[in-house]
Amino acid sequence: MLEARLEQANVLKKVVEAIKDLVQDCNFDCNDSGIALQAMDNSHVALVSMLLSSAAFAPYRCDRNIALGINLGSLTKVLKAAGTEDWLTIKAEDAPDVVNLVFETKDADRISEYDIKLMDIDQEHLGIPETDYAATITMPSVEFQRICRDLSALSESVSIECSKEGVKFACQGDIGSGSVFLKQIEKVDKPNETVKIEMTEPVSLTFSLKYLVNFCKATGLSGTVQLSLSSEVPLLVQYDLQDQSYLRFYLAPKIGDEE
Amino acid sequence: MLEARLEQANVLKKVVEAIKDLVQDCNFDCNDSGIALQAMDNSHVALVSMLLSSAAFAPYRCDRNIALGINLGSLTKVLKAAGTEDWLTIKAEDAPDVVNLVFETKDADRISEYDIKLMDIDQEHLGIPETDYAATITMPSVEFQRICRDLSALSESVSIECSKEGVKFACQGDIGSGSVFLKQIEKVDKPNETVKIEMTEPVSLTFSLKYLVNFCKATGLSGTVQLSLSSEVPLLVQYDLQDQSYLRFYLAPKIGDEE
DNA sequence: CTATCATTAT
DNA sequence: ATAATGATAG
Repeated sequence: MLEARLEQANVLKKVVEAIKDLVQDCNFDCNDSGIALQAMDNSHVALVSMLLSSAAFAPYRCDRNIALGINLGSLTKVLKAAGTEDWLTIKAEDAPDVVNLVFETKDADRISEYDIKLMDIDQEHLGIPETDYAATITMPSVEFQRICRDLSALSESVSIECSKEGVKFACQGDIGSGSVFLKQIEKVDKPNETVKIEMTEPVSLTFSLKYLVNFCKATGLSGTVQLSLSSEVPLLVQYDLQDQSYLRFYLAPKIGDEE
Repeated sequence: MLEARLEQANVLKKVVEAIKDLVQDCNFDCNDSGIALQAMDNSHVALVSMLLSSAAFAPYRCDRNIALGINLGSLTKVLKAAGTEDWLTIKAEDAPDVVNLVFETKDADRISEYDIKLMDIDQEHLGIPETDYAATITMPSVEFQRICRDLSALSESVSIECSKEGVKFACQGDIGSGSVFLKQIEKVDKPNETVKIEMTEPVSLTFSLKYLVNFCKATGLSGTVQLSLSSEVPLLVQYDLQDQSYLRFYLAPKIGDEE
């Protein structure tokens, strides 16, 4: 059986909020190392990968590998019933028909409990290759969100161009063109405002702003975001969560005429 | 060429916000004395006149007279990308296809740059006659906004009646009638709360509240507003900006049955 | 002055 | 349902 308690129902709430527009139904794969999720969006352009490590839960118990096939719309409805500060316990049998979610206020004055029916979902196994990226940018997540929103007013696509000096986001559209340049800068006192670039070679790639704006729904999960790029390889947009957990989005670059 | 830097992108942001619902496309006329704009609203009932004096910019350089025909919707999108505290530099060539806007944080860690395509706009020249108004009321801009909003809940029109004692805003509507009387009062310590009336003869005129509410979008630009009235002449609603700059709205009075 | 929230308008 | 706006709190 599975039994896992999160001290912040909020984390799962925000994760699901951030991915539910990309993926309708997916498996939450539970094993002794934690709860993981991988899924492609409907158009097979983007990929979501989440890990909530067993370390993020206390207690965490999972005797056997279980795949919980869940409709994210249903899960969203249920998670709306959770208070931000509620503790969340996820429970399932070894061969479950339902997943059981229990929300309790810290003092246990209010306990709410929901069962969500599970579904069988074809497990298209998604091998995500480990990549050595040519460049990784770490920047404030709100800054990335701001840039994606601003540029999406002008165009469908953005080019991300990374050099040692900094990173430039640029686009062209019908009403004109726009660009934002961020200088690499370390703010020791405010690490969340640091823009850091780790790079082996300069890289410039173009991506759909619609997807990037969508990924930015995860902004509230982390103060910083990492963008990892290599030529002809999907962009990795990563939000690190506490306790070795993460939410990652992959997005294939636009090539040639598509730009 | 034109090159003009505003230390507060905010000023242009608020000006455009205040007029974009009245005017879609208009020329920004640039010459060595500054950047000016005159335009009528679509229904030709109201007129907007803005001056950003060269003194409001540092530096300011404009070698030749240039008319920048800009779609205010596009400009709004771009200005949304400016931070409140950003410095804004406006640049254009002598015979430009685009206007270039550069936003930079004070420390230049973030530089964003936008080109907006220009349009040819028929320059219907608007001779705005200098008028000696029968009465000019200076009052807190938030007070004027409040009155226009409150009375617009009751009626389409408001009468503004000015005497030496003070000014009365009154309206009649289906559900009842309303009026607000402001006594002339000088608060030496709080000049922004002063209500001052300069008058050669009493005057009473009626105006469309819809337009006045619209003009009040400029409230954030100045702590005070001046209302200038004369019989059978458009009302002048004026917001003074820093450095000999201003935003003015003119609105023809309603007459006879129209009230 | 920014961020969040709450309300409203589309 | 979502987006834009305005109010409020930090």
